Amino acid sequence: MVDNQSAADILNHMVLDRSPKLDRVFHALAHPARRAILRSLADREANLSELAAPLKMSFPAASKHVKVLERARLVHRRIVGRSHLCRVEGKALEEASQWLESYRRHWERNFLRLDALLDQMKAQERDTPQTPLKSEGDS
Amino acid sequence: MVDNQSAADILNHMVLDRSPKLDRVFHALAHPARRAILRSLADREANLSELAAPLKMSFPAASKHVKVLERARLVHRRIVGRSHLCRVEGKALEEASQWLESYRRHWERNFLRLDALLDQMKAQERDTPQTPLKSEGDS
DNA sequence: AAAATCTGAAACCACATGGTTGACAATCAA
DNA sequence: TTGATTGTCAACCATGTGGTTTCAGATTTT
Repeated sequence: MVDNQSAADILNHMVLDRSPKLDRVFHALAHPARRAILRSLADREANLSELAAPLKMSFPAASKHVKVLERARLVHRRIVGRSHLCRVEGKALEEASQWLESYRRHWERNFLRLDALLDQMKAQERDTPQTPLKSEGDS
Repeated sequence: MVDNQSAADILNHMVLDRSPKLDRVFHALAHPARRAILRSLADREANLSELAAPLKMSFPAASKHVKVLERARLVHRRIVGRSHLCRVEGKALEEASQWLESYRRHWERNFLRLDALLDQMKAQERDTPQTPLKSEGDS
């Protein structure tokens, strides 16, 4: 059941941090028009016309942006009559937020640790100035 | 000083939620290879070769990905000798995380409010099924 | 029934993105 | 000096993205 190809796929998957879900969410958030749409939907449902109106682009363009948000599961569409009502879907956003927050916290801990380490190294250098401590002259 | 063009630009800016910084950060996070690079840099500094090694792509391709992370201010590069040492830069990440978290919290509050509202509507609809309620609060 | 409205789909275009290869510069090690 | 390591740059290519216009379908309104 596990041939070479799929084994390579698994490795690739692991090392490459593949997550099509995160791909789609972050890509969706990377465009100002789509963030504007999310902002429009922050408080109330809205149909496509209402969403497209403030955007300075054609209707089909705005519609495509909404589709991108839908693919990322950031927006859900409910068709009632000829009106397509959109609302925010929180789950995907929460996952992206968790990914970001976990990394941020990890790096924050590291920064604290590194700062302490650097302080320690500087203090030690004042005592025994032997090794020139190469990381001093960065930007 | 404020002609029509720049006034339109300002409006566009406001309604479109423009933030090239967020554009760059989210776009940088939207590719699995770049998230993998960030993961490699989670604990230690690394030079480009070390970053490129686990990625299944050519060296220049990996180098481009690092450049994207640099443009987004997610990674900082320090050149020592022929080695380009990269480390994570926390500030841009923190801003993106704050943006996401603020929206997530806002929507979370709204979901609670909406859930209550929907329950209320369902109960009311069982009593008097009249209008399907298109959008009560139109701007 | 007829007209207006809301939306989707398709065709098209300009440009960005993600990948390759090959040549080249700089640095370190022998 | 020779050679290996590290990384950049330019050219090129395939595909994706973001925008337009045009046409057609479904739905509401008159």
